[in-house]
Formats: sequence, C-alpha cells, structure tokens
Amino acid sequence: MSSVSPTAAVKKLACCPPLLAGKLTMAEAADLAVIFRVLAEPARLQILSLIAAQPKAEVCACELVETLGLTQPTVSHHLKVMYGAGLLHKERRGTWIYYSIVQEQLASLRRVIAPYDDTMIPLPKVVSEQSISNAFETPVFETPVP
Amino acid sequence: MSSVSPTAAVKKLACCPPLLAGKLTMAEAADLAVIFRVLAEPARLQILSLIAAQPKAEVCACELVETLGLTQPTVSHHLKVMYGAGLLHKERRGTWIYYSIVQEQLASLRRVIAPYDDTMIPLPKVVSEQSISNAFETPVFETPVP
DNA sequence: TACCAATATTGATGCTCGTCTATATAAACT
DNA sequence: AGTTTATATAGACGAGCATCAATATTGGTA
Repeated sequence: MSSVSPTAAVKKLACCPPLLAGKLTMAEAADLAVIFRVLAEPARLQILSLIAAQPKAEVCACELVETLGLTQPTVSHHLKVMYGAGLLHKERRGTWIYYSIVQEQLASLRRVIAPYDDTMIPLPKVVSEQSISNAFETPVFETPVP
Repeated sequence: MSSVSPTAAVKKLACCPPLLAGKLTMAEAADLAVIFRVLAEPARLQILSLIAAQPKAEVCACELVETLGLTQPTVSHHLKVMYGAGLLHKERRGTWIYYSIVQEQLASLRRVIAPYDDTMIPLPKVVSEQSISNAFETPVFETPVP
C-alpha cells in the first residue's frame, strides 16, 4: 500500500450537525470525538500551525523532525494520523513529501462548534454540506420539581 | 494533572491565537490540546448536545445517567472534567445540580479554529487557503531543491 | 548495479484515562 | 435522631496511544 490509502484520506468529516443544534446520535458523537482526538495532541497542533505559517502553506516532513524535537518515526506517525483523519494533504515530490492543510475539514469542525447553524459561518465551498436536518426528536427532560 | 480544581473552572481558554495564524508555542499547543482532549470523548459531546437541546439549555445530572447509559460515577467524572475545563456551568438547587454550557468557551475554541482572525463574521471565500500570513518570527522552511 | 537520503513500519514500553464497584458526602423529608 | 435520594470520591482494572529504537521501503543518483 505504497502511495495511497485512499479510503481513509478522502474521508471527510461526514458527520455531525452543529453540536448545539440537536442531540447527537451515539455514532455521530463517536465520529466527532475521533476528530477532536486527533487535535488533542500538542505536536499535531503545532504541525498545523507550522504549515499554516509557511509562505506556501505546506511543509516538508523532513523539517518537522527537527522543529518538533521528536524522532522521525514519531513525526511520521502523527502525519499519518492527521492524513488519515482528512486533515492533511500529502504530495510526494521526489524524495520529499509535502503536507498541507485540508481547509474544508477544519471548516467543518468549526461549523460543528458553531452556536446555532449556518448563519454564522458561511462556507461557500464544501458543498456536501450534510443534512441540515434537525431531528426534533430530542429527549426533553422536564425539570424535576420538589 | 487531571485534577480538576474548582478554580480551574473559571479558567477561560486563555491561550492560543488562531491556530492557522502563526506558530503556536509549545505551551500554547499544550493548553489547546487540553481543551480538545476534553471534547474527544463521545459521552462528553453528547452531554453538550443534550444540554443545548433542552428548552432551558440546562440539564440535571440525574437525567444524564439514564440517557447516556453510563454509571453515575462515570457521568459525574465527565461532568467534573468538563466543568474543570470551563465548558460547563454548575448550579445546585436543593438536591439536584444543573449544568449549562459556557458559551464563551466554545466561542473561543471556534475562534482558534478560524482560518484568519477572531470574528465569526462571514468568511471571505476560503481562498487559496494560503496564510494571509503574519509570519513574523515564524520559522520558514525554504523548499529544498535538488 | 550499488549507495544514500527520506519516509514508513514494526514491536515494545510506559503513561493516560475511561470505566467500573464500593463507599462517602450532601440535602431533603419523616 | 433515621431514611432516602443525588452527587462525589477512592481505588483498580484495562484499553488506547504517544514515544522510541530498530528495521524496512522507497526514490534518486552515481
């Protein structure tokens, strides 16, 4: 499986209506948690910000080893995880491999955290745009009264 | 360090410029990762969405046990973690304790994920995903050329 | 062909943390 | 006082994962 492990990489944040707009199903919550877990790592956050800070918004994997102060296998592992989560783009140029950010994925995540819905953060692209279905079948607890 | 002191509850997401607007320091990355880690749990995400789905945007802890299908100690632990991370508000009313969402904290997080600056005002079209960079003291790697 | 540099994989280790049971604390009511 | 219900804490177990050293693989070059 040399070059591409397409299935994982193509996977977008295919889940989850806005976090605060309705009850998440267990499956949705699990999918969302996966994304958050990928970001719940200092080294990976630094990788994102480092890439974004580059003029060309891309970085050679070889640079990261030195910058992050981690071993090459560890950095390779982080990149694999982020790539697998659809957060990074990957392009081989000769010996080197360059990574860049998949903006749509972060945009999706931001949308999930949005207070209500589509109103606040208009994202032109990213058409796929899940069901804006708000299931109104949310369990409503009546406030217990003594 | 997973001790969740009361004082910590007041702690806002006091860290981190927009993730994509400059290199994060190690400390900033670590602080940010903490928040993401709190959200990297299906049960906790469900708690957030459940609270948001309530008419009064609050929920009694006692309801969560049944709904989440977890034991009471486990739910209590999750609530403590979220409260400690400044994500939840806590109010005792007699026997029951009600939790609500600290919106500012989620807003801060959303801002961190924002492509450019702080506002959640309409994004300019997600351009070529380049940094509109303020790469000041950011390490810029020159593209290795054979 | 052989050799070198960049990246990926393997396997092992140690720590973090979600979950449980059991127990403790707190508040309300008789 | 005692009882009941809601919530918190303590301790233990186990799964997941970040990290490493060692090794494999890939691509370029001589």
